[in-house]
Amino acid sequence: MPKVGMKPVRKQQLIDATLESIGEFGLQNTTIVTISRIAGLSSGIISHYFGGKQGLIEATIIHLLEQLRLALLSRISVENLTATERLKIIIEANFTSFQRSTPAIKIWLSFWAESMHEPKLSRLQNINSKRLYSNLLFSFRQLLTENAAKTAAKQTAAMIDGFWLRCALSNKPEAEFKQAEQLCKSFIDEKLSH
Amino acid sequence: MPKVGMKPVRKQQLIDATLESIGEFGLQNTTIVTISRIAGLSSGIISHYFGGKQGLIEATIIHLLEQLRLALLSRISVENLTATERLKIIIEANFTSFQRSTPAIKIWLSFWAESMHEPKLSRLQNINSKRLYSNLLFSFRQLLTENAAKTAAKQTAAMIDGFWLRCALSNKPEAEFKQAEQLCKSFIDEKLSH
Amino acid sequence: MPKVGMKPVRKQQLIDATLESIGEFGLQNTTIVTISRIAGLSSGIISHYFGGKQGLIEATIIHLLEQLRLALLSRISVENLTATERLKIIIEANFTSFQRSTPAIKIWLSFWAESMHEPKLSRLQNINSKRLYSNLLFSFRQLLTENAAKTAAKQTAAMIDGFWLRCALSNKPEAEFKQAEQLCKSFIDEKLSH
Amino acid sequence: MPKVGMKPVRKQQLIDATLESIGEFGLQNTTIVTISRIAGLSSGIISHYFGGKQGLIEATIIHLLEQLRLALLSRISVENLTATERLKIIIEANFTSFQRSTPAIKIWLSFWAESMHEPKLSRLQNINSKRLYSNLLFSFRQLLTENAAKTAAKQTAAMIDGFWLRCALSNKPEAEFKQAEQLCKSFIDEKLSH
DNA sequence: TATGAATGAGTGTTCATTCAT
DNA sequence: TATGAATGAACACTCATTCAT
Repeated sequence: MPKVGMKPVRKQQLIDATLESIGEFGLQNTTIVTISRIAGLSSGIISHYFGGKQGLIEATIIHLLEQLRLALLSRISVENLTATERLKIIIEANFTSFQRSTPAIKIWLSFWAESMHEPKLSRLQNINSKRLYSNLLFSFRQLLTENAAKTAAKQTAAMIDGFWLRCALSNKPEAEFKQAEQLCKSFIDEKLSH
Repeated sequence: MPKVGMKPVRKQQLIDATLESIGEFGLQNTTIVTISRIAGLSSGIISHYFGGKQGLIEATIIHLLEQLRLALLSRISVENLTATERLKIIIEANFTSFQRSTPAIKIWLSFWAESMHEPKLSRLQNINSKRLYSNLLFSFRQLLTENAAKTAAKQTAAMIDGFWLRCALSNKPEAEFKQAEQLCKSFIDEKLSH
Repeated sequence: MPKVGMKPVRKQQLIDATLESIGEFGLQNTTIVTISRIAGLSSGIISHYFGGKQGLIEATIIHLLEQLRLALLSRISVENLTATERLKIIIEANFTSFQRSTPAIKIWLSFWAESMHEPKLSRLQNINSKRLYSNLLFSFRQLLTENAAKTAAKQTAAMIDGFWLRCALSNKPEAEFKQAEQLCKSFIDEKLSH
Repeated sequence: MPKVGMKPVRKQQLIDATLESIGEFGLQNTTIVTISRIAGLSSGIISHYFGGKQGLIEATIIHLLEQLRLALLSRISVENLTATERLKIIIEANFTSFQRSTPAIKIWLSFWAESMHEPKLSRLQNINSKRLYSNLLFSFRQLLTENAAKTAAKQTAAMIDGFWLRCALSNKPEAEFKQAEQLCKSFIDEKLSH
């Protein structure tokens, strides 16, 4: 019994199922069948709503990027934050439990690998990468000279991504992630204490 | 052409072809046919020498890791290096032109993604990750207190990996890599100037 | 052509095609392609319905065994048969035109060869072998002492299988099969006339 | 160091290795590599001496048939045997420990399956089949009328082959083979006691 | 709107054969 | 005489896509 206005519901349903499938089987072993089975829908529906598997994967990555963007937005929209507080919040937004979850880790790593060959994904990746830098730079500028701010922003961005990567690939991610967040914050403190 | 002692020659030939194929098509689109065509050999030879495609991929990754290890080893075996010089050299070894090459980038990214599902690759990844940390820690210990050394080593490792990642994924990797190396070294100077 | 409820239709279609292919090319030279071409379907459908080639072969063997079982069942369900009549009918069921057909012969011979390495097939073979013995024993018991019945049942089972085998492998199977059936029946008459 | 006159030695070596490989892996999983490894020789030697794998398989089958022929010949060449004794000896020759061995069983079953498609093997099979019948007929003729002898020979041949087959495929071949031999002999006694 | 039966190109793997040494 | 490196056709299998319903 076809219902109208199912589009957004179905799309989200399929994106969630994709994340779940990737979390369980990895992107490599995620097929249209594993996704549609998890979603409790037929395999044909994926082509119907996303034009194909690739479309769904891209939508899932966009969802992931969006989550990251919103995580920061919701935290930063609080009023009267000092620049230092903002910097700490940016770090926290990159280490939320969602970003540390197995599906997110697997899809991030696959996303990077894929983005080398998919211009569309590469563009998304670049936007995301620059956003982190811009956000950091915005706050550092209020605390340091222009050149020092740029350097600090680049180093902090690298340290955040680097820690995320090293923790994601480590044996005991949870403990490592926790410490990583602290070490990133310490780095900022050091930078500013000069 | 049945000559004896071809084993190491053919193996290296195939590993080189694998790197080339991954550089051109990506790991996802690298098949036994693309590799064997680049190597100028038949497809059957891969199973003959590596037991299958997966075996060749793993051998290629091990080759990559070994290159990284040797890059450091050859630089560090110079006598009479100060601890600070050693730290700088560790950074340089992670940004050699080989590690910055497109094939290396593509295989590193794919390697990380795959290591989430292949215990064998995961183990290799862990060894590699810890080696960087250990090397950094060894030198920092000669310059800082134990706790400060640990913190510095962890931050530096993250910054190296993070910069490598951000540069690898950027639009203009070459310029970025160059600057990244400098920023890593600056970070060490700052750390030690405290 | 996506109709619902095609499963049993397609499965039978593929089993029939398998028998035809084995009849023409032999099990050894029967591939997924020869089967699917005969069935007028794609090769992928085999994995879809039977999980793979082996699954289809097994299903075909089960079909063969089932045919044998049904051939006896349909003949024996007639009322008021004497024990002697039942014995003759058991023989006839083992020499039906289906069991004497080239595809059936080829698959039986291959089945035996395969059952040495496939536990699943071995089990089926054993069940089938014992069924013939049990059926014979049941009727012989009504005519002979326990020990004599057991001996007769074993000898008759061996003679049936042996004649079937010798006829199947002979130059002119049809004539031989016909005579074989008679000789089996004569054997029973002799046994009972003692 | 090539030696001259190695031909017969190598050929027998390879036939023995083939039997061993089939005994362990089955004909289906017996490759040129498994055979040559067991023989301790290179794979190329097979083509050299037998023209290819098929040639070696055929030679192995001929060896098997020859063993059967010789088993009978050596037993029957004793002087002053009665016709009845000869019949019993024919039975025994078909149930020697060699014929009951796993490699022999596997290769016999495979031989039958293959002979449906290889005219050469089919011819060998026919010769072998007729030899058993002729041998039995020769002795029965001395004890029964022509027609009765023919019937008895055919039935006995079928029973021997049938018992061999049923025993070969059974769960506990050894015990079954032993009883089978007895039941074949009993059959002859019954035949002659009429 | 939603299904899932059916397709078939593409993949990794196996293995008998070849042949320079 | 004997090797074993190398080949490449043949194979079973996977899976994104299509489309009649």
